This record gives sequence, C-alpha cells and structure tokens, in this order.
Amino acid sequence: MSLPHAILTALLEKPSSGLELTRRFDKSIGYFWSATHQQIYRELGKLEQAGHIRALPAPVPARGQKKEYEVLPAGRAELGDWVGRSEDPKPMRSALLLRMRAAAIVGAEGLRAELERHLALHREQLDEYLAIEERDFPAERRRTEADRLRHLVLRGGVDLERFWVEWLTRALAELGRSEE
Amino acid sequence: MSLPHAILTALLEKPSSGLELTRRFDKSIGYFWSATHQQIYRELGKLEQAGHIRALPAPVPARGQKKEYEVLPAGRAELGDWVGRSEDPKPMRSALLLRMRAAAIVGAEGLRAELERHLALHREQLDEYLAIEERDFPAERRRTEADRLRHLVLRGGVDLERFWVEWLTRALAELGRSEE
DNA sequence: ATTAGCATGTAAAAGGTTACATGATTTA
DNA sequence: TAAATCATGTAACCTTTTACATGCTAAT
Repeated sequence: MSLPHAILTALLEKPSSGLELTRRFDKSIGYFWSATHQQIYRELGKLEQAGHIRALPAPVPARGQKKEYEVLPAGRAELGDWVGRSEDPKPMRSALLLRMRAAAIVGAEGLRAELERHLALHREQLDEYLAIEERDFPAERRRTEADRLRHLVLRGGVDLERFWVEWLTRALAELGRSEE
Repeated sequence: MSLPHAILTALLEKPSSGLELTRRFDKSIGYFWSATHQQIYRELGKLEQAGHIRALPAPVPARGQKKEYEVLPAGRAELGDWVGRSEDPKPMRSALLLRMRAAAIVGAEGLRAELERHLALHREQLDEYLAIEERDFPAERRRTEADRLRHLVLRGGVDLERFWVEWLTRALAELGRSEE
C-alpha cells in the first residue's frame, strides 16, 4: 500500500495536477516508484475523500480542466507515520531471468537479441539518471540532510541500472562462448 | 503473465506436487520468481485444464493426498514459444527507497533501524545464494550451455543482493554523518 | 470547422496477497 | 486419541494493467 504515500511525497515536493504527477512518475520519481495515470487519478480521488489532500480552488471547475492538488496536515501526518513503519522487501520477479532459466531447458533460441535489447534499454535509463544526478546534485557542495537522502535514493536507481548493464554484458559474453 | 511459465520451467526440471513446488519457489527458484502456494495451486489447475501438464496417476486420488504433476508436450511447446517472446523490463517499485525520499521531507525518524533490518535480511539472502552457488556450481569445471545459463541466473540473484548490501551500507554511513 | 494535444476520468480483466477451510498422515 | 504436520484447496480483497470515453483548448 505505497502508492498513496508516493503521491503524498510527490505532492509535498510540489503541488501538481494528475497529468503533471503522471509525468513526474515517468521521469524523476520512476527510479523508486512507478504508476500510470489511471492509478494516479483513482488514488487522488481516494486521498481527497480521506481528507489527506485537497484540490486547489479553480476558476472554472469542470471535466477536462486542470485540477491541482496540495497536501493537507492530515496527509503529512499520515506520511510521517508511514515512514516509520516496517515492511519486508518484496521478493524478486524478473521475467528475463526466468526466460534464461527456461532457456536452459528448451533452448536459447532468440534469447541473445532480447538480452541485447534489454542492455540498450538499461544503458539509456542509466544515462538519464546520470544526467539527473549531474543536474540536481552537482559536485561536492555543503548539502542538507534532505539533499543527502534524495541523492541516496537516486544513487539506488543509478546503481541498480549499473547492475543490469554489467550482468547483461556478462551474460552476453558467456552466451557467445559456444554459439559461434 | 509469467507465473505459468515459471511453473512449467520448474516442473520440467523436476516433476513435483503443489507443496513441493511451493518449497522450491521459496528456495532456489525465488531468486528470479516468487509465488505463494495459493497462486501455485490455482495455476496448476489452469495448466492442467489447458492440457499443458497432467497429474501423474495416484493410487488413491483424494483431497489432502499428494498429487504430482508433469509437463506434457503442449506445455513444453508453449514454454519454448514464450522464451522467444519480447517483453520490456518492469519499472521499479521499492517501498524502502520511497520511504527514504519521503523522509527527506517529513523527517528520518526511525528510518535507520529499518535500513539496518533490511541490510541484515539482504546479507542473509546473499549468504544463502552463495551457499547454493558453491553447492551447485563448484569451481571451474567443463560445463554445458544449460549449466552456464543456470549459473548466470543465480549470478543475477547474487549480484542483486550484493547491490542492496552495498547501497544500504553506504546509506547508513551517509545517514550517520549528521545524526551524532 | 477540424484536428491535435492537453487533461480527467471509467470499466474490465489480470495478477497477487491474505485469511480461512479441510482432509490425510504421523507422532506423542 | 489428541496434536502436529503435510497437503490441497476456496474466497475475498487489493493492486496493477489495458482499453476505452469524454471534455476542454489552441492552432490550421
């Protein structure tokens, strides 16, 4: 049950509309939580009903009209509470690793191309995160605790992409050994 | 839609009952796919109906009685087909990273203990995987292609746990800087 | 006026989690 | 024979994914 807390966090960082949130989830929030616009709109409704957020008064409230939300004290309290809660890491699910294990039995036909495709995707993602890092956390400057926390989270995203790039590179090398 | 393929893979490696499969998912299959016994029983039913697997004839078929399954040719064909399919990597969702980002706003109260708890869990998991590696993939021996593939998958699990251990260690060090 | 793009939603289906129910087998 | 354990299953719920629907706004 983390989506509402992801949204509260995003809204505290900057009040936004549903579509703006969607875009932020696609970009800078994506390295620790992902969500589609359908999830976001549904959850915004629930959060509003619960009194955790409210829509800023709009000049002309109507469907198809931008609607900005901000976090209410109750929402901030709920988030503060949630941060202190304990939760076990979710077990892994990687379709790619599964394909590889299945390939050990039924043959690795076509797997190589898929590995190369994933390698390219992860390299791209890694470059994006590195660009964000350069932009938002430049060099060695006196930083606040909050800055250091945010940087650590981004570092998580960066290092995870690096892991995939390295693993895929190694996998492709190993796979090549006998195929030529 | 990968759970059925995870089960087909597991059953091809060794015909099993539902509970045996559950145990295997908890241990050696867990580093690339996880599933509970409820999911597994439900899916075994579907796979049997689809003609992809069959229950081995039991002496006394009854509820509460062990029921072993094996993969039929149609199941193997489906798996072979699936391995060649293309699928994008699923975007990340880490409640821990989210907690950290939220902590940057509402305060890191109690986060340190949670990080330490996760560090311990990931160290344990890493040790388990390393033990499996030593047992199943000893030293440098002539290996078949299938062995190399299986080893690569396990390496994925190992390296991912290492990533978490390293990131958490670093996070704790960073967090400590200002708290004392 | 029409089209493209922005913006907010609804609905149905698939997948995963949690809680509970039940029968068979072994062991104290 | 009672309790523990093995084994299979059902049901309800929650979350995520996919597809579709609708209304506003700006540009051609």
